[in-house]
Amino acid sequence: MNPGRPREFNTEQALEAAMQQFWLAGYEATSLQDLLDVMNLSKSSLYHAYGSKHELFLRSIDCYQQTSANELQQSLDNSLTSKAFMKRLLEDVISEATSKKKKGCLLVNTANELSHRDKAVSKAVLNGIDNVANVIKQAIKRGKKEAAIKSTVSTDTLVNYIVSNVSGLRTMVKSGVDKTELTPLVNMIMKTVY
Amino acid sequence: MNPGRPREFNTEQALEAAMQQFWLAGYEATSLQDLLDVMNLSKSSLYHAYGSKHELFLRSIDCYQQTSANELQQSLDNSLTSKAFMKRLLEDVISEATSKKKKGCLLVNTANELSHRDKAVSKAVLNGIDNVANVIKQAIKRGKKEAAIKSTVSTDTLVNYIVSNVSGLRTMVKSGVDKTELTPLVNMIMKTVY
DNA sequence: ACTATTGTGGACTCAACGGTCCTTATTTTC
DNA sequence: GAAAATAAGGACCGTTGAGTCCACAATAGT
Repeated sequence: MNPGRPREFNTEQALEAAMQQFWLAGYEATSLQDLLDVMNLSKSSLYHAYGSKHELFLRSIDCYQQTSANELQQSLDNSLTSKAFMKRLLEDVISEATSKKKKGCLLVNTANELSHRDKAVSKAVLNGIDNVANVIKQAIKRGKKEAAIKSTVSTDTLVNYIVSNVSGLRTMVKSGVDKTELTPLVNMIMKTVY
Repeated sequence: MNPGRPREFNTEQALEAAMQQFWLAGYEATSLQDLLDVMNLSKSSLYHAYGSKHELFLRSIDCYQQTSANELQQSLDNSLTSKAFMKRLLEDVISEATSKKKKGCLLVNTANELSHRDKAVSKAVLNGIDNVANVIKQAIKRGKKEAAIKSTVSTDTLVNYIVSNVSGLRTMVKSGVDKTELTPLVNMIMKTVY
């Protein structure tokens, strides 16, 4: 029923490699050759397994989004307080300012590069943002329950506030703004919520 | 001393057209042919006048940045209060959410697309952001003088806060987030400063 | 009018792109 | 072990990318 030569590569592992490449360079700037190199497979294998560069990209977004949301969830579960979680989140974002490779966030990058002219991509990004936002929503709810958040602003707006600020910080990091300027900014954002 | 055939096109006008194209589609996604079409000139004329696609892009960024900063300055000069100016600024950003073409801001777009792998571009973007930020700095200073801003946070941090939030809002607009979600966000941002 | 100088149009180059397809290899089922 | 099925390698394809070059056009100074 399902005979035939078995795959010589792990589809999940190869997808992960593709995702890393797209994350690093974006969609347009990543050539098929780049993908073949990092995924370590031949052109026909790639097309056989994933269909096209575009489909592979969509799957990469999904892969990123899932692991991202999972890591965030784990971080939240391991945090003592909502506030501690949020501080860690923001500081992780600006910590990239001192590193050489500023990959940012694949979802933010993609939103800026493609969302406005690729329906399928836009949908995948929005879905990813939604998943990530859900973890943040939990954190906000927890913060309200812990009475750490005194703000009367609605939970949803606070979530959007965090998402917006994370995106903004990411853009500034990518632009090359120095970390010393970003730290007071993080403090200010924290104070407006907690 | 300076004989020869005169140019049949206006270099500033053509540059403006190129800038609009880059603004709409980004650097990579704009082909030379696209540029020739919107600028209405032949390939040799373009290379003669601007050198290369890359140089033309750098000049486009500069063109954008100048007109942008000027418009912002004008808006500030025409505003009754610092607060009114800032509210207009933020609302202008999210007003794009209801329009079809979501061009965003060329500086933010470029920061996300190219800044991390193109030194010259990164420099041009940072310079542009700086010019725009300077207008915002004036607005913040004015807000402090008018005593509309009670925050003890330093002017520079407040400026970065606005820049970061504008970038964040722009990304959300581009992602396709609905305007009804963005309006409360703008209100919240305003309240954290004024 | 002639020359020097600059602008313009378009044919051309060459490399890279995403994608297809055909041959060959490897496995399972019967 | 033959047949069916799937994987892999790589030659191949048409298109498009940015950029070059050359012949021709238009101007200013002499």
